[in-house]
Amino acid sequence: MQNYENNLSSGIEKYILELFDDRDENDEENFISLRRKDLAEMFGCVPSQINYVLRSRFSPERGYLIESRRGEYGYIKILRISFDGTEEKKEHINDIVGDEISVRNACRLLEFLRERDFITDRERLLIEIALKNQYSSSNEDIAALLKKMLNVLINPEDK
Amino acid sequence: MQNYENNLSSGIEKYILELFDDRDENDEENFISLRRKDLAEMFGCVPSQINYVLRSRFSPERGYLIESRRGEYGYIKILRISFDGTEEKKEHINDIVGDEISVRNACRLLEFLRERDFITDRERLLIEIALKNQYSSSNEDIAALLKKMLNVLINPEDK
DNA sequence: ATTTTAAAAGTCAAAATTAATCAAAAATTT
DNA sequence: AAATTTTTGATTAATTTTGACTTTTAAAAT
Repeated sequence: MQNYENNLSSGIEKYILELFDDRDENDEENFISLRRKDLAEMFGCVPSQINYVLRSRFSPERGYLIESRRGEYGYIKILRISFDGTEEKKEHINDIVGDEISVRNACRLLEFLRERDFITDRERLLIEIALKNQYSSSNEDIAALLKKMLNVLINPEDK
Repeated sequence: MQNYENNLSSGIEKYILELFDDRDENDEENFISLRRKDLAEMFGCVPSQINYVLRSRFSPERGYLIESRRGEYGYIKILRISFDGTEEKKEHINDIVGDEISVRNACRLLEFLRERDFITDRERLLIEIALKNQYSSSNEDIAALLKKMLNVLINPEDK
């Protein structure tokens, strides 16, 4: 119907992701750096807009870490953390699910895991049905079930 | 049976299904997106009516996933993961599972379905976890959940 | 060596905009 | 008549944009 992701923040997000793509071909470094001021100017926006994009799209739970410096020669460095090992993946997932999570946030997480190809759409469907099926759907119960289901998918012997 | 002809919700449902039809001819994307506000205006109803339609007709159990954002550039994205299976197919599944089933027999059935490549190993594991997780795991509840999950996965597209 | 200055980036909150939730009322079906 | 589904609207929550104010940094000036 509409092009719903044509907003400023998503544009900046895409640009940053492109920077990562360009970088990947050349060498192994999994970070990029930029100047907040320049990026803001390029997109014709206020500098704090960049902070918003970083906070909302390049957060640790999405697999990114930010390093920066102010003043002259200031910069922002965005690191993409990789989850190669099974244990790393498990830890990361258990961390971001935590001890309790709302159904809404669980669905958001599933959306993200699908984007990263951790799970398929069919698997996502099954997990959502299971989460919504729970009668006593306290956020603790939701987190427990979600972690069970995700952990079983990450097990290497299943692949 | 209910009157599917003359109510608002069914009209909105049909409109959304038409959006999918239009989309299918053009390209491969299995989703459509819309603005809740616009759709409500188009049908001359309150916006929360749209949520009702989504909840009652485009649920995960029926093979749909919803993604949405609020605020400026907000949207609702509806993904169709599986087409609704034929009635025969669904009846077949419902016959096999029955009104009640033990977890043990459910697992046997899942193994059978896996051997026939109706489901993957990962999907089998997810369903088993969901079944075993139910607190009040009466055989009726197990059958109900199992049917929900299988109905969504087993459809004519698969074979 | 210390202070000043200019150039970054960070923080925070308001405003605008949009969707979600929830429960009561109304309509329909059983 | 009871149960279920649909409709409605008031309230709440989330997202994005913007800008005023703060903090940090390193070079330049003293």
